[in-house]
Amino acid sequence: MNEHPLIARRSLATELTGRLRDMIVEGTLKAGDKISEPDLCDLFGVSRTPLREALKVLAAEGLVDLTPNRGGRVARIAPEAVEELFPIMGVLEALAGELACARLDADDLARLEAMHAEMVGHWRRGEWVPYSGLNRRIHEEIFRIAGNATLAGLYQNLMVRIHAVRFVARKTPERWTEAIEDHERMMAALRARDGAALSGLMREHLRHKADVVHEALRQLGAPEQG
Amino acid sequence: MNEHPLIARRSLATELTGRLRDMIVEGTLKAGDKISEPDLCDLFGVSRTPLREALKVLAAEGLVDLTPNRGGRVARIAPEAVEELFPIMGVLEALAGELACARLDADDLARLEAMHAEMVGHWRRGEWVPYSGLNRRIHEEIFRIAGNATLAGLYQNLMVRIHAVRFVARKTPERWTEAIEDHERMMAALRARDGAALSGLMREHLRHKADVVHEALRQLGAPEQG
DNA sequence: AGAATGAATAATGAATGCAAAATTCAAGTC
DNA sequence: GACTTGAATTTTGCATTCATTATTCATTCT
Repeated sequence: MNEHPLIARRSLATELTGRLRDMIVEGTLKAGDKISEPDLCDLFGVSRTPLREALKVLAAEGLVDLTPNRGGRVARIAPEAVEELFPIMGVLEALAGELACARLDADDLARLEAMHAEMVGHWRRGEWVPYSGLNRRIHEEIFRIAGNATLAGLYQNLMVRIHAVRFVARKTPERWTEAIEDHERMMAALRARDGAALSGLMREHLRHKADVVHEALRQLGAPEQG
Repeated sequence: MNEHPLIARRSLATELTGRLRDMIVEGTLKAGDKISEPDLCDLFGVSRTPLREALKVLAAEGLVDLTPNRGGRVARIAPEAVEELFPIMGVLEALAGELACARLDADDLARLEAMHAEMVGHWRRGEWVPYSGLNRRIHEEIFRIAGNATLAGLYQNLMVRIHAVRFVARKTPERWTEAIEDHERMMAALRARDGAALSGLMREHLRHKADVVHEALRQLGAPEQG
């Protein structure tokens, strides 16, 4: 019955939370940047009240560091934090794979096969950007199939926290091939509806991803102060 | 050098976030309760600005539902949400067990043995409250030994979300025995430093816990409106 | 009487104002 | 010349104020 999708009114604070999160994830606001309330108020044409509410939320999400009486900075991702995050994301992906296997239907599999094939194509042609996009979408699709919104949300939140490493984590050709092989094996497990296998593979896949990021971060050294 | 533990000044908003979270977890604010900003301002003697910042954070944590222009309510835990949360908590506990096994030293094991023995004592004497406390502390100790602060924080957050079920989830004697048996097996795995085994056991333990809660929730029916 | 309408009241969303704290920067000291 | 000291400025934290939206309640109409 409810065809009319009830008018979504958002508060300024909610709107700002989303906008700022995007700016951080997309790199408009870089890790370590000072967050100037007056400047952002000017930028968005709002007062400090809703802006501060948004910052508090982002701080709770771990995207912003707020120090009392000293204002905020975009959270800087420390190598240690990456080392802590990836094992967690590994088990969450593993769980998603397990659940997805149990609920997978023919349509789901067909869609994943298509996305996978397209992604492999991009890999063959060395097209990094579309490859990355498809890769992300495949993982999102698995979470969708898993049918656990809380799990998906949690994963999304952790994913956002490591936004900063997106830019450093350019794969070497060997690592890229490794990732493709991981995905091939994952597809095989999906076709076989082998939840335990997929679970293990996804965890391993994340472990590889962690290695890539970790190498990149170590290579950069520890950029302590911006 | 930094022996002096730098003076912790907290903002009112931060303070309020903690207080309100406690009130929700402890049941002073019950699931479904309307949150009146004026009343809470009176109660704490603060203005609405920091209170609203705190509410926004709690909303982000999933403890409070905020509806634009209509104020907030303490989040009500739906059986479906429990069904979504427990598998997640299961894999997080499993990971904690695995990590803890790898880092466990003699002191850690001794401490866990002592806590376990004390908990079993409470079980034998049917002392539910101290049993529960010790049970919680054992799980916390495993997370501490695991040495992954992000993991511990995440688990804590999920734990808080299911605050409401704490009160409904009184175990039957059979379930209680089952829980003790789970813990016995977990201790055995710890002594053997068998991370894989502990991991599996902890996940199963959480599955049992989920069963208990789920039975209780279904029994209560779905209290839709407060 | 029961539903519907509209005024009165209360709550929320956001801007402004103000005091306290931090930062900046210039002057002074060693 | 580098380090300290302290005033001027900026920024932050919080209270207050104002506008908008909900809610309540009395009144009217069927």
